[in-house]
Amino acid sequence: MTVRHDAISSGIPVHCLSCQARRRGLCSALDPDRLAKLARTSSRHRVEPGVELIGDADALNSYSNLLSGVVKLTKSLADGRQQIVGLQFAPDFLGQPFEAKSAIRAEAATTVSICSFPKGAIEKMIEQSPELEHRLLKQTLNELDEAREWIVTLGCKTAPEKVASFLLMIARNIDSSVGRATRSACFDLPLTRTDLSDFLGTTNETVNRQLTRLTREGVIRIENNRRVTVDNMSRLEQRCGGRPRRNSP
Amino acid sequence: MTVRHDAISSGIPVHCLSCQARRRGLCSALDPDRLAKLARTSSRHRVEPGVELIGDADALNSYSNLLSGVVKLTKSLADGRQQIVGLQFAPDFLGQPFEAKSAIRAEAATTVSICSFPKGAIEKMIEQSPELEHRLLKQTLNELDEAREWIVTLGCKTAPEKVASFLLMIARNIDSSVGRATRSACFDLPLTRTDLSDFLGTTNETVNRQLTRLTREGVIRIENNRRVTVDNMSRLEQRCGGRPRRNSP
DNA sequence: CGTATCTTTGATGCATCTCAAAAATTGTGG
DNA sequence: CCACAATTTTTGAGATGCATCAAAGATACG
Repeated sequence: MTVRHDAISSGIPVHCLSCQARRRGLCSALDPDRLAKLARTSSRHRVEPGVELIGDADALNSYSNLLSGVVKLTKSLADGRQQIVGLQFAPDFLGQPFEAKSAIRAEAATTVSICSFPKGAIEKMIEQSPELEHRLLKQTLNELDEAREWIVTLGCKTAPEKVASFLLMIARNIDSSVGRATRSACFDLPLTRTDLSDFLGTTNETVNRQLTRLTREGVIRIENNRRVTVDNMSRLEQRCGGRPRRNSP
Repeated sequence: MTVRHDAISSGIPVHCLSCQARRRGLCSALDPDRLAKLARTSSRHRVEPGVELIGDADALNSYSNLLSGVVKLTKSLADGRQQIVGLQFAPDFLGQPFEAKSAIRAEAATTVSICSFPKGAIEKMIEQSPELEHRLLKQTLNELDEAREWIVTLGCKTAPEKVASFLLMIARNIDSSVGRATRSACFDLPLTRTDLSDFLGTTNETVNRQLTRLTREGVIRIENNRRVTVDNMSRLEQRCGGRPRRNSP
């Protein structure tokens, strides 16, 4: 009771008190009033790996905040080839604001928990508060930046460099202890080898060979096929490509 | 006089009367008052191919509308490999709204004309009118969509498919007569073969071989190394990949 | 405990890169 | 307008990184 009362007096809904999205996500753009209003329409869900969150199947009627886990965004060609075009981590916002024209599919890569809102509620709130749209613009610019970074990886880098770049990217997004100057990292791969190859534009065999190579050379350790430890981050960074070669002009 | 008077009475600045950006670009989000205010701070420029518009060199202090020509956005690795991560066409808005963290370079690919504004003027106007930010969000979502489309091309497609996809994309953006169901198109390539390879993640030799192949097979014609004619668009589309193969299950 | 899925490893082939040099185009100054 | 240099495009021959195919371990799952 006391707790609840405190929560109300501070103006922040109970569910939101310890929520990432409130601190660093979309909800950080809302004042307590609006937050409370929105929270009343929200519901939390747990989603198992492989389940589709946004897709061609159903015209989605809700938006969500991603609270934990990893979501993969994929596109595919009519003949079956597919490509992962992005990954989302907490506290990203999920959902196509104004119906992107092109088809995209969002699927839980790991077990995921989300906080969902009816589409209308969000849209109405966006109209009312420019803050929210501003926050959305910022996330979109960020995603654009990441997409372009990945274009560089796909277009310029070799298979070994691609795999190293992926590990580094994951380490930075998943192991929350990884700051700028961290030496080591440890995390569970959110993707299977095949997913990885769909992300890197190669094959699962190639991905695997590069992973075993990195292991053999002591850059990473892998346990249970999933858990990855990077003892020395800078050695991993060196393998991401881009270092000017010693024997260059 | 009469003309000018008409322009004023309709509330639209003379410079803007026939401007693409006013009709379909960022300025379409402005009411006549604000448009007039912004127009007073604007200046038009002509930029020659190869000139840097946004870069690591100088911290840019202006934003622009692209009125004609093509701008290429590039990123590069420290060892010199580079990748074109996007192209911009009229009436796109040029400039990083909130300082993307990662370095990007914008360079005129063709002769370009732009309408520039002091950074401060735009930023102030964005604060005041949500419309403008909304328009910006829409463009950004669009660019994100295109970036992801290109990720698919880079990650999934073969060299022949990449080249065909590029030609199709250019045809749709440059030849304004190309609608949904147009049969033919004609345009000047805005990029050199090497630029093209930096865009497609291949080499200029490979790009060239695919272009000559398309020519040999009658899908396109090339004059003066630059001017491309596509007589039958659907034949080009067939080469972009994704068609399910006849002999598939 | 057996079936399905995922991962690992090996052998082979091909698409594309690399290197090299000729041909075409563009730009420059006399 | 022409000769010359610089750049871009085109073509060829050879090397190679990665895909493909195949099959044997692991691991998850009912």
